[in-house]
Amino acid sequence: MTIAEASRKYGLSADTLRYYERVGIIPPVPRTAGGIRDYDEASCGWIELMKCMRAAGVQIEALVKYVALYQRGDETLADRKALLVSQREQLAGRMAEMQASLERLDGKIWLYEQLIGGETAQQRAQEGQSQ
Amino acid sequence: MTIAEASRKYGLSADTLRYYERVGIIPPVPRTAGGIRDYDEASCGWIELMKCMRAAGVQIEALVKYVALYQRGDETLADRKALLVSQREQLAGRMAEMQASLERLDGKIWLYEQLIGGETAQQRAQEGQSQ
DNA sequence: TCTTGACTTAGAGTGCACTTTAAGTGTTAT
DNA sequence: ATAACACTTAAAGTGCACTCTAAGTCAAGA
Repeated sequence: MTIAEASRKYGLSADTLRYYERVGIIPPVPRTAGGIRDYDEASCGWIELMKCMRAAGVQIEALVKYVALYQRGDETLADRKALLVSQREQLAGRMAEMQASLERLDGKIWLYEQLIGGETAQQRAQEGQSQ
Repeated sequence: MTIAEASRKYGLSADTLRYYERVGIIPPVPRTAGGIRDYDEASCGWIELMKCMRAAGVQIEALVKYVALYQRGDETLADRKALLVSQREQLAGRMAEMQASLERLDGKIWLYEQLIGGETAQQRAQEGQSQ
């Protein structure tokens, strides 16, 4: 699979795929005799994993560490697990924060629904909320 | 309340508070006779709201628009609500993506738990997953 | 054979959200 | 009165994660 095909398949630009490989969050991709990238299943798996982790806000640096550990082999299993657990916790924390914000947004939207369709200055004052 | 006090209270640097005011996601803060910021309850409310929205990943640009609409008064209620609804949807989308990543992380962590404490190459192969 | 288009690299540029710097003014404590 | 510190502004700098550019190579079709 060429870089253009992988790009289409995963919705990441060819630039981004080369960047991911260069920084090391995708291990070296096999090449054709001419030196052109030829993405195989393993490489595609890495792309998908990294797309997923990046979408969740996991930093490139953490992913670089994970891939480096992975490439060192089985002796790094415990370290890799610890890294994932740490990232999982950070992710859960961000999600909790976002949940609070979501609820706050919902509250404000509800308030706007009350205000629209017959709002008066008095009514707004009664609601006891501004912003 | 001075900028230093507000900074401590909300865990945002004085620089960030000034930046927020400059770009317009916090309306002009009242000043003392000497021109020094004197954060009142309304300003504090804005700080808290913006801290919350930024933590959820809402872009500065959207918040600038919201505050601008707010300052134009009651005629912008519908527009403000629409803006909030749009941001709410984007936030919910990001959270769904993150939930998927969280589940994927949990799956990998579970796998590492199986592998650690008696792993062999055969066992890893049987798990049918790499990375 | 020639052009088109996909690929390569190293390195520079971009956008976002701060963050720091420089130069200066005002306030508080001894 | 003077030091130390908090404040002001405009503008430059930073860090992250891409994103683009320039210069060049290579394979396939007219």
